[in-house]
Formats: sequence, structure tokens, C-alpha cells
Amino acid sequence: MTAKSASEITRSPTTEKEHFDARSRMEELREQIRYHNYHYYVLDDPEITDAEWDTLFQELKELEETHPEFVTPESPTQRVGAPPQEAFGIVEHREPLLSLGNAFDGDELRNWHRRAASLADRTDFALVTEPKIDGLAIALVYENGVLAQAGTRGDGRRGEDVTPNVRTIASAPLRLRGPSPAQFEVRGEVYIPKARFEEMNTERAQRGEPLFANPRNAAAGALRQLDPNVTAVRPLALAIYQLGWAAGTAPSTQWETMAWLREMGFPTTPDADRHLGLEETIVACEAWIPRRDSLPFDMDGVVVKVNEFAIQRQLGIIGREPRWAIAFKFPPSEATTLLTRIGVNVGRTGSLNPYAILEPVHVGGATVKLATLHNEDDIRRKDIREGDTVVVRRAGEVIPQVVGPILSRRPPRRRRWRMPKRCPACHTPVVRPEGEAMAYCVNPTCPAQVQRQLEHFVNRAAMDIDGLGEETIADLLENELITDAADLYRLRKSRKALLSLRGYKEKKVDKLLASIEASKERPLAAVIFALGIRHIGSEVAAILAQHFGHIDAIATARREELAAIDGIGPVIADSVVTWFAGKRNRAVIRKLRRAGIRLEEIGGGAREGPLAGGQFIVTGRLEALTRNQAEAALKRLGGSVGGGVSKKTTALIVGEAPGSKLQRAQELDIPIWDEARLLALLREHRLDPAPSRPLASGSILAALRPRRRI
DNA sequence: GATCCTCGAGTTCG
DNA sequence: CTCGAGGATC
Repeated sequence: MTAKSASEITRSPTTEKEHFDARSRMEELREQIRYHNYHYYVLDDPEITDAEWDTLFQELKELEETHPEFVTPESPTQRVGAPPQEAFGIVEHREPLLSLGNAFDGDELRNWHRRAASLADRTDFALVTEPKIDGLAIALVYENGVLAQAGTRGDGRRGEDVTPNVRTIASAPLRLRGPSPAQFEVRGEVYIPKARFEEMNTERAQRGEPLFANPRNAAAGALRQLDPNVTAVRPLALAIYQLGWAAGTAPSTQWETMAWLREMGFPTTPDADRHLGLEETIVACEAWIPRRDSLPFDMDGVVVKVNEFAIQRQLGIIGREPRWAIAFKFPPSEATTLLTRIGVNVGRTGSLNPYAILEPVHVGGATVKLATLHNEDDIRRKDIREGDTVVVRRAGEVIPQVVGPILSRRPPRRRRWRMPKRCPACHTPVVRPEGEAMAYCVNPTCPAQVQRQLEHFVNRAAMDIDGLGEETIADLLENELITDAADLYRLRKSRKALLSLRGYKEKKVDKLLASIEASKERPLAAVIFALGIRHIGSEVAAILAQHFGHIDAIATARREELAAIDGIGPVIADSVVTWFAGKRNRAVIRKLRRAGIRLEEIGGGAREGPLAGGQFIVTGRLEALTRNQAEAALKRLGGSVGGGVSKKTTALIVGEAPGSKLQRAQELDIPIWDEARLLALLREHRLDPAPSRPLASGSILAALRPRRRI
């Protein structure tokens, strides 16, 4: 596409006049396209539609095809098409690209400032802040207003020549508008906007191609392509943040320099700001943290620079870091680490759940050693292998996830991971039902499953037995004091045996036995949930309890009868029938009955109250109540709580710093309540907003005791 | 049969 | 919180 053959030119003979007209029209078009690119990419304020822009671009392209002798390398049409190279050339940076010192909190920023102030002999100098976009540093050299060279950072002094690739970036100006120094260099960041990154990965997933771990890796891969045609189809963007050097006059401050560069057509880092004092600057840096996720690009901190170049020169450089700038770094929400091995856990349902064993790494304020990998397909989709260096994320939430491997760092000859053929706990052959994502151990006496079942049984939402954790359950099973959940109610008789176990003193044993006794009064729904029947969670358990009122009625219900209930279909019906048909399970029910567990619903338990039938969700941090207290209060008023916002939601209760739920509720026109409204409702119905515990027989003193601060 | 909603199950660290 | 899958509905 670069040069047309001579025969093609001679095929369309043109007169001198026509030549001249075409040439000036081409210049005019280039000028117009540059003008509109400037409005689009720099000012973010386009004057014409994309379609109109396309028309201009097409006309220029056609003229250039008929008059290839007038094609200039900086023409807007020349963003694609350079042939692949064998290897990258080297660029020598005239001024080295420096790295930045880091500050991890306000105090470190103050230390930096104190030092700068003492060297500058003044404290009142202005500072400029700008987001530190997580991309790749690039240095662009312009000669006579035309992009001449683009180099990566490399080691700071010499980098790789990626000029043909940078020429394909839509927002990188090939020719500048207005006057500019004869020769100068600007520095910036090449990155991929988050939204475009998601689109790109979605498309790659559809084509079955491996996914990029994050925008930064994708941008690095795109920029270091030997074939610029590949780079051209990747959605790279550019943000300039600094003038490297200039032969000619330039402004005397960072702030003015950025405005000056924008005039020339450079897209500069968005949302930069200027501050007079240090404390104001620290506030500005911290204000970025909550905004972080809603920005169109990944950022890993805020860069703080001394505005005046004269002071910058005075402060100078120490080692490879300037003393006139510093990076205020956010706690990393992402990190790379070595995945040493993939292990497999057995769940309560027998599901085999692979998890990653990681070289411990600090991410999002915690040290991560483990991360779930969900299932075999997920591992295959991300192509995660043992020995891989992987990207680990804890985005906002708590649960770490393995985002994906860094393929360039994969050691040779690593096999794709496969689910073991036998259960890691009991060695029973593994079954993966047709069409399901999970593989299962189908041995009902699998020790791992029994352990998990018991953990579920004592769960707060189930039988709520305090003092019975993972370790204790394991001890009881190991010493054959129990074989199933119902045996817990016979432990009273084994008090002596319990006390003989290492680490079990009277206090601990009696507390355990007491909470086992207390669990006998749990509502029927909790008992049904505790049984751990597949597909029976807390909701379905409540439906069954409500509908049948007694466990025996459920045990004898027929398939059709169950499936006719609202919210229960054939799969759940089958699951219930099968469970109660099991000999071992029937024995458990018998033992529970004999132990005196209440197996029927008392007092109806029907939901009533001012909010009966309503469905509520709490988001954000409330003032007077914890989220749990608020949810409990809603339930006491007769409402149900939880789930995602949908059109069935009655109202959303919003506190400080609400999440995405608020936005969704607004979209769906769901009523928004504040905490005061909930509190008012509680007062109206004379309910304690936050009962500290069930009060001991209504003691007035107990009620007057100050509640614990939350 | 497709689509939307809801529920179930597993989950990490301190 | 997230994914997968069951249930309801058209």
C-alpha cells in the first residue's frame, strides 16, 4: 500500500493543472483531518460526525491512490501498512528517561516535600498532580513538526525503536498543528482504555484465543509487535505528560507546557491539576483512590511534580530519580507471582474444586497464598499451568482471583492441567456429569465430604452450633466420637472421652455441649437447610418448611407434589426424593428425632409486619447500624433481604459510599431509602434497631446497659 | 427454545 | 463476590 507501480500511474494520464489541483486538495484534506483529530482526541469535542470524518478520509485516500507521488509519510492515511520488521532498531535517548521515587502515604509525601523545600530554599512552590496511567513509557521525537522517532523506555538510556507501531496509534499526531520547535521530544504513556480492553478480550474469547491478563500486558504486547499491522488493530491510546527536551523556546512551567503541547495537537494526561500547598496536594492524591475504579484507564498512583522548571533544575536528579517529582502509589490491587501447584479440594456436595497454591504475594493490603480456580474449564480457558507466573487480583473485594498467566514467562514443556481421575481424599473414580462444569466425587462416605457436611450442619444459618469449627470436627471424626451430624447429640454421653482429648478442658467441652443442646430448638427451615441436600439452600429450605410444616411430610412427599410448589422444579424435587430415600439419610433423621430435635414448624412463622412481602437491599456504610443489623431489622419488619437489585426490589437502603447497586436501582427506578427512614419505621413499630443479644428475661437493667459501639 | 431472574455453592485473610 | 444452573415465563 506504500507505493503504486509505475504502470498504474501512467494509466491515468494527468495534466499539469490537474496535478496541481489534486495536490492542493490533498493538502487541504490532510489539514482538515488533522484539525478534526485535534478536536476529537485532544479537546474531546468533535465538530463533525464520525461519518463526515470518514468521508474526508476516504476522499484523501482515493486521491493518494491516483497520485501516489504526493503521498507524504505523515499523511493521516499512513497510520497502517508498514511492512513487518526482522527486529527492532535501537534509539538512544538524548536525555535519559528517569524513573520516579515512590511515596506510599501522606507522610512519605511530606518527607519528600521537606527535602525539596530545603534544597529550593522555599516552601511555597506550586505542585502539579496527574494520574499515573499504568501503561508503557514512550518518548516521541518531532522534527519540523513531523513525528520522526518513537522509542520505548528500555533501560532509560537506550530503548527500542517502535516508530512504525506508534504511527498506527490514532491519537498520536503524525504532523503537529501550529508552530513548534524545530526539534523536540515529548514523553508519555501508551495504554489501552479499560473498556476497549474488555471488548478485545471478549472477541478473543469468542475466537478461542488466549486472553490478555490486563490492559498493561496487552498494550506492551501490541507495542512490541514486529508487524505494525497487528499493532494497528489493537486499541492503543496515548497520553503525554512531559516535555523531554526542546531545541527552541518552550514555556517555563509544567502546567504551561502541557497547555502548549495540547495546542500542538498532543493528547495530554487528563485530569491534571495545580496546587499551591503540600497539604492540599495530599488531599488531592487521596481523593483519587475512590475514583480509581470508575476511570477509563488503569492507574497505579498519582504523579506529583514541581511546577516551575527553574526549581526543577535547582533540585536536580539523584541517581536515576528526579528530586522534583514523586509517585504517590496506590496499594496495588494486582500483582504477579509464581503459581507453584494446583491443588484440589472436595466440597460438601462432592464437587472437586481446584485452587492455586501461590508464592505468597502482597496485593490489596493482604498476603495472598491461595486462590480458587473454580473448575477445569475455567483453568483451560485461561490456560493456567503449574509453574506459570500469574497475575493475581483483589479488585476492591476480598477474594483473590487468578486473572491469567503471563505466557512469555512460562517455563518450557509445561503440560495443560487436568482434573485428577480419582478423588484426592478417598480415591473413588471421579464423575463429571454430561454438560456440567463441575466434577464430583460420588462416594457418600468420602471423609472429605463428611467433614464438609458437618461444617455445613453447624453453620450459623443452619444449626448454629458455636465452638465447633473445622479443627474440632476433624478431631471428633478422627476419634470416632461421631460418624454423622446426628451423632453430635449423643456427645453428652461421651463427655469423659472428650475430656481425654488433648487440648479439651472442661470449659471448652461444656461450652460445646451447651451450644449443641441449644441447637435443638432451631426452626424447621434451618434444620432442613442443615441436612445439606443438593440444591436446597436457605431459601428453598424455607419454602419446604412453610409448605409442609413437618419433616415427615417432606420425607413422604412425592415427586409431582414437590415439583408443583412455586419455586421448586423437577431437579430440586428429584434431589429431595432421592435424599430421603437414602438409608443412611433416613437413619440421620431417626437419630435426630430420638435426640429431640424439633422437626416441625411452630407458630406458623409466616412473614408478617409492615414490610411483609417486600424485598430490600442495603448498600454502603450506614451510620447507626451495621449492615447486618440493618438487614436483621428489615427482616423483623417482615421484609426479605439480599440479592441483586432487580425490578422486584421494593427499595434500596443507601448509606455512605454506595456501590454499583445504587446506579442500577436508579436505572430501574427503584425507591431509594436512607437510614433515617428505616430507623423511623423501627421507632414507629417500637422495635429496637440493634438489640445487642436476646435480652435475658426482659431485665430492665439489661436494656439500659449501653450498647457496644460499632 | 430462549431469556430473565433467583438461588446455591464455594471462597481468602486476619 | 462470582459463576453456574434451576425455575418461571413467554
